Amino acid sequence: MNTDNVVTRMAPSPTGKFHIGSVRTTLFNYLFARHNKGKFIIRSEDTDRERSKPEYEQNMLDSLAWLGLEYDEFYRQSERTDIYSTHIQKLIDTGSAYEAEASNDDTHKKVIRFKNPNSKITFTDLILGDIEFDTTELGDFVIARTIDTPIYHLTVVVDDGVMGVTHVIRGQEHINNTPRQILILEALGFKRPEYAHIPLIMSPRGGKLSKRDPEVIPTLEYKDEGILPEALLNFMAFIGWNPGDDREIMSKEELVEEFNLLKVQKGGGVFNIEKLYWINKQYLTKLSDDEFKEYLKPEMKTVESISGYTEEMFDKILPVIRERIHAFSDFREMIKDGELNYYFIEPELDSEKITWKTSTKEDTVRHLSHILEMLESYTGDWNSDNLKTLIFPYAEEAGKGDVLWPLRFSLSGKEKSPDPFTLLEVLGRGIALKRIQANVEALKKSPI
RNA sequence: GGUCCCAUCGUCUAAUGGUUAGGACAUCAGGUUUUCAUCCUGGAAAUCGGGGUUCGACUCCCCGUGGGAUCACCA
Repeated sequence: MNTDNVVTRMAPSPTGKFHIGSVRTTLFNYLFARHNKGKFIIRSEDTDRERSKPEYEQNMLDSLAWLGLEYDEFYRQSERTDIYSTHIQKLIDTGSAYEAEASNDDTHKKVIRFKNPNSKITFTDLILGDIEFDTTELGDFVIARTIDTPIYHLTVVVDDGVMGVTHVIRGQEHINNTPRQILILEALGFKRPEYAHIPLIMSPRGGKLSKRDPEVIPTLEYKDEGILPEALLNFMAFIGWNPGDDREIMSKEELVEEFNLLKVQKGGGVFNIEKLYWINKQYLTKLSDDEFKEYLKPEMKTVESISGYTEEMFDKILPVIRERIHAFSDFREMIKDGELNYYFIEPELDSEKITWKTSTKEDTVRHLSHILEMLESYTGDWNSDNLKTLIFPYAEEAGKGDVLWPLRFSLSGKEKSPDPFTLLEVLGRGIALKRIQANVEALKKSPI
């Protein structure tokens, strides 16, 4: 493999929102170019006037900007018609192409076909190895509708040739297109680039990942989901590639440094969304508190509308939140399930659930009253460590579940919540004591 | 169906002829402040099948089988 003056390109057609599969192809092209200090080109293949839309092109650009995959040059095929015409004419002049009657369809009277020499084409794929095709069955395939309306195979070959693309890195679904393109390229006298057909991303349900799969949401919707760009890049890079050691978390810079096209997997890889969320969690953990608050911003409106909300309290529970979320969906769920409410407003009393399964109501009243006394006479620093030291010996003696569950429940009113000591600290002395007191009172009055 | 590609735990993968086949996600069990989450420890879990080559095969060759891609005047 030659790695001098590397030029790679990503050539998407703007006929839909930029999705995850394209991200991976872009990433591999980007990584290979940057690793070799080469050039990375984006080429919008918008020759299909019917299906191409400017907003899709913009969506692609926005996606790349979000991901931080910067490119060196940008081209739009719809603006390069003259270049294609010149080359088509050249093919006609040299007898490599000819105008022919349309075969079955009569929407156009004539088309331009490539004169197939019916040769065998062999090429060495950087990932797959030697591949041989007999081009006879391809026939004289169409390369343009008219001299001004070229078709995919022609534009790709001309652009790659003119732009000096040295390495064509694309999905394996393009393998069958390669011999056709080599035929045109040879007729035009371009230097043959090196090919690297990267494995497809597969659906967990079988087959290649398609629009039908729930994983295939437009790239920017992952942003809306609270996936960090570095996490998505990290995850995508690891489908079909790995650094060869046990590292799982790698920054974009590290990926650039380590990326090796020759080590890319041959077989397709399944998109495992669970792992994406796990990786995202790892990146979330690295954020500073300020960065994390910034990250949470899109969801903060709902949080701020919780009755009793104060920023002061929110800052206190930030560590609790940080521990619990992998992406926005977790945060939204916390909000929806009321897991934030009890920090700001008193929970409803529930004298049924407050008693641990091995206890009686009387036990609970006794334990809670005892803790209340301990806390009331406690004058030290009100933090979870100290409070644990204060209460834990009693809990161990009387039964951890029997004591700790009611304590925690009286503070949060929830079956799921952080541990009692954290709750005591976060809520503060005044509120905590008031809640425990209220529960003791209620229990005493309740029947059974 | 033709052509082409691929094949290690459920998933992503490591092991460039010699390893008790390693790691991560997920899963299960135990522990941490008997809940939830986080974290820690441990377990279960794979070389598709059959032939070769070789002292020795996940690794090389052949044949099956399975999976996938592609067969447009779309890209």
